[in-house]
Amino acid sequence: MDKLKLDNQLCFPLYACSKEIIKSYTPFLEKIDLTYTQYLVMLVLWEHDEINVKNLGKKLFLDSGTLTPLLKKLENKGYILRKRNTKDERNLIIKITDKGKIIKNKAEDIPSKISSCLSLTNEEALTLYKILYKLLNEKKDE
Amino acid sequence: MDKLKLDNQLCFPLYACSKEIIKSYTPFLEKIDLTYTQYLVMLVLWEHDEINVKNLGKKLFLDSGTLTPLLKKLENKGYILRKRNTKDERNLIIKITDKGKIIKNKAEDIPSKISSCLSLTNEEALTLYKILYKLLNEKKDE
DNA sequence: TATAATTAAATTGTATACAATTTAATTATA
DNA sequence: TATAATTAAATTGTATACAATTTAATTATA
Repeated sequence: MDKLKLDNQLCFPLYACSKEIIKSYTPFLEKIDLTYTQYLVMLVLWEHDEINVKNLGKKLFLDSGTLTPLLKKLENKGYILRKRNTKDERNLIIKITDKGKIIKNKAEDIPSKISSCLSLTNEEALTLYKILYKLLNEKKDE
Repeated sequence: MDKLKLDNQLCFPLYACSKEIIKSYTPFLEKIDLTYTQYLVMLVLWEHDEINVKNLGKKLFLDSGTLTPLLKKLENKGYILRKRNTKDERNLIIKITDKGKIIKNKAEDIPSKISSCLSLTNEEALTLYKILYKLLNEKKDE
């Protein structure tokens, strides 16, 4: 078997699938003025209200090089506040605003709209989920 | 169940997994002076020798906005040639060079090195593969 | 306690990624 | 056959994504 055939790669469909599904979020996310990565940040803040950049990056597998400019954009949109931790000025605390909380309502139906576009059975979705997290957890502490 | 919890998303682990695995290619791809996306283009050319930009984009789920500058870089490295189809000047033909063929040898062992870093059983890898292609084939003709 | 080591963000530079538009070539049609 | 419609790349503009470095703050140690 030719290991270098495109069809024999596992990473390629992962990469392509990820991009294609993210693209399908765009029409829904446009309505609340978010990109997909910005939406991921908001998902975290809808759960936690506040978090520092380091822990946000750990959760989302993103570094400060990506997050710093993105968080400034979210601040400009009025969805978050950025302020230094007074106890330790190295830490930047990201806090959701009321405006950021309000768009949560408009986002509620996004997951079901996306999954209804995908023709996976519940079982397939769960299997996929489990395998992906198995992979992710390996990478977690690198 | 809170549909907006990060842990309840399916796209997020797909996105994060894709990025993390792509990152693990970097040390191997550096040795043959390729990025991951450039490697994907080379995978196609190692199979086909030549292809136009449109069909390359179809295979890789990439558009000319991404491919045009990337292909110019591969041309500068000497791995490919870019020339217009004389029959239809709208088409740009991408052709692999001898230099591009030579690095195939050095790339042969990349897939096995990557998969040995991932702790998936053969069965899990196959299951993942099948589900991802099921998803991808839906997106294929949009 | 002064200095070294560590830590957290920010910055710099490079490489995608894609929507929308433009340009140039080809094909379809009045 | 002249013009409209279509097609394929290229271009423009915006938004990540990340490696490597820098800056500023804190902690560890001689």
